[in-house]
Formats: sequence, C-alpha cells, structure tokens
Amino acid sequence: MERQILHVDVNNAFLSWTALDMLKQGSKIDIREIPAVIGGDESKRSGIVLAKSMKAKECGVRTAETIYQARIKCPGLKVFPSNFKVYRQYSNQLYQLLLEYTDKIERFSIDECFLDMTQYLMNDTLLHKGKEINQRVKTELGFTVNVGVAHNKLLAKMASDFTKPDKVHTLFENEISDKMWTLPISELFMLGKRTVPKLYNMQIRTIGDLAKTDKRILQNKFGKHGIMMWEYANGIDDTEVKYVKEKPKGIGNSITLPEDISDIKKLEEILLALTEQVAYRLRKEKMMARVVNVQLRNKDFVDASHQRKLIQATTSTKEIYRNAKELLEQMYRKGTPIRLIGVRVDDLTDEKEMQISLFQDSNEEKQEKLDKTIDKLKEKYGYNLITRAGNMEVEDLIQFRKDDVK
DNA sequence: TCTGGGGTCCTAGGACCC
DNA sequence: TCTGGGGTCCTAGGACCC
Repeated sequence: MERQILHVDVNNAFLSWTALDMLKQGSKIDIREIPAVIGGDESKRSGIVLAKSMKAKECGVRTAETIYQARIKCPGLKVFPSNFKVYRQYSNQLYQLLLEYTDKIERFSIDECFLDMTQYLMNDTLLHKGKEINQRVKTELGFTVNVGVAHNKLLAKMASDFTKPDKVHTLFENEISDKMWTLPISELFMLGKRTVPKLYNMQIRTIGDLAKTDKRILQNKFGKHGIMMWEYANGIDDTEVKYVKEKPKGIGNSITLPEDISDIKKLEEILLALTEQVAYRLRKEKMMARVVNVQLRNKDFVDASHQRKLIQATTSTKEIYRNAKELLEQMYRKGTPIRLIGVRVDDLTDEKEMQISLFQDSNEEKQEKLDKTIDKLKEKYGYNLITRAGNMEVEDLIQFRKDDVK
C-alpha cells in the first residue's frame, strides 16, 4: 500500500528557538529580524555557525562555516551562543503537537520529524494536514516549520527543503521530474562534498542526470553508495518511519582544546573527565560497551583513532578509562600538539542481557556499585561536585551536560 | 582564515580458520 | 617451488547527516 509521509523541519531551529527564549527573557530585539547567527565560542576555537537568520543568509552566510568568515561576508553580524536545554524544550513542544496527528513519529534530529500518516489515504487530505501542522506550529508555538508531503521519507525530506521558510511542499511521483530532477546533485540527500566533484567529473550535474545514469556504472564506482544515490535520484526509498526510539549504537564525548596540548599527562586528565561523562551516559542508558575508541586530532587537523575490543562488555568508568588510557599511550607520539581528544564506546548491548562471568570477581562488583552510587550523587547534587578527575582546571575546560542531570 | 560535537554506516586490509 | 578460496572478526579511516 502506498504510504503517506510528512517531514516537518524547523526553520533556522537554533536561531528561532534562541530568539523565542530571548523574547521570553524580556529582550527588546527579535534576532530573527536582524543579521544574526548561533555560533560556538571563537576564544575556545569552536567558532562555527550552527544556525543563521534569513538576513544573515542573504549576506551569503552558510551553516558550518567559521564565524570569522561569516563576519567578513556580513559586517555587523550578531553572534549568540547555543543553549541545548532550551532547544530540547522547544523540540518536545513540537513533538507533543505532532502526536495529535499520529503516534508514528520518528524524531530524526532535534529539529526534524517524519510522520507516517498512512491513515490519511487521499493526497489532498495529506496536504491539508501538512498545512494545518504548519499553521498550528506557527500560531501555537511561535516558530515556523517547513513541511514536506510525499509517499516516502526521502521525497518528503527533499520536499521540505525546497523553498523556505514557513512553506508546505508536495513531491509526489508525478512531480519528481519537474521539482527534483532540475536541481543540482549537491541538493540530493546523502551527496556531500566528496561525492559531488566526482559526479561532476562524470558530467553528472543535476539530480535528473544522476537518475538517468546507468545504475551499474554508479555501483562500480561507488559501491553500495552508488546504488543508493541512483535510487534516491529516482525517488525510491522504502525505509520505514522508525517511531520506536532506538537504543544508541555508540556513545562518545570529545573536545576541541582551547590550546594545543603536547603533554600526555594533561591529555590523560582530560581523557578521564571525558570518560566519566561517557560511562555515566552509558549507565543511564542501561547499556554495556564492548569497544573503546580514542580519537585524536593534531594541530594540522589530521585525525587518528584507535579502538580495542574488550574481552567482556563493561559499564565501569575505571575499566573504560584503563583501556582508553592504554589506547592513548599506544597512539600518541611524544611532542605532537593535539587539538582535539575524544573517547567513545561502541558495540553496545543491553545491561540486562549481561552474562555473569565466572571471572567477574568481587572487585569488579564493588566497582560497579561505586559507579552507581556516584551516579546517584551526581544526579542529586550536580555533576561537577563529584568527579574522579578532581581537577577544576579540567572541569572548566569540558562542557559537562549539566542539563542532562535531573 | 579557521575550521564543533554528536552520531551512523561502509570499506578495505590483515589475521585467522576451515 | 608454488602455493585455493571462502568466511568471519577486528581495526583504521572515510563519508555523510544534523
């Protein structure tokens, strides 16, 4: 049966939501009306654009470019910090409103949802529901969304991306050639900056060019990705709206350091603080990890990572850190200036499926109890009060997600 | 010039086994 | 001297998304 799908995408989400929050706090200006961006902190070397106002967009400011570049394009640009606690609240408000239409909602990111609306069988009805959502979000929540209306997720997502803001677009199969094939390939979902130049070299410029290219040629050159891009260009996508929340497959925490660090002892301290955060989130998800991974980025922006599979899955901060520390020592070349360091755990399994190992001695059990006790204290008294790093300098450095702590 | 942080999925090569 | 092929697991790195 033909499915009926909506994609709801918040326009300039972080900027709109910060604007609303500022107005709520009594601000006299609406930053949606001026050239403004939400960006990182340049003094901490994380100065990139996360979201932009329409006025900033008109200057040519683009998401993910440096604030430095944005200022050159747009003199007088105002820069505001992000606030994920606020964003989560607005995201939840949107989700609650959408739940009035269907419970088959996939939260694709903090500002995007797919809705399976297959109960509304007529295209006209589906379009009407899309328009209603667009209007209601604006009047009831105070920000605008684009809504894409189609018969699968890919086409709905492409549709919501057409013209912005505050628009509802359809992209039904009979509209693909007019509305999608005329667009440059860079507009196609999952075609990024590495693939686009390769397609250009093959004289493939528009999504239509790609759709009409022999699938086997693409498969030979790009493998699975080639099949996928051909299918997307032809509007083919049979993936389901994943409305049941999926467990994470990995959990990571990384930081760009305010200054390059070449002292391994210092790197280890930071690694411990990062690991505590990762292990805490792992336990909160009630999961165990079997793979520990350490990532480094040097001053020249060259990334390297080392990982290790553990004999047995763990939730223990101490165990994860012991492995992370060894991985760091194994990969770090003395004297190399490090710009970014990160730790992540992968190959996660549910805690309840944990097997009681014959080798699990009472020492490990004690460690687990200690971790859980510390987690509870953190939740009660705040994250920063208790960490094993015990080093205020390092704690200042790292952005703990205090808002995750209830 | 200065380039975040959180993810997912895929590929390729080496080790190892049958 | 010349030396299979297929499968799985592990690791490092890359591409892409928001």
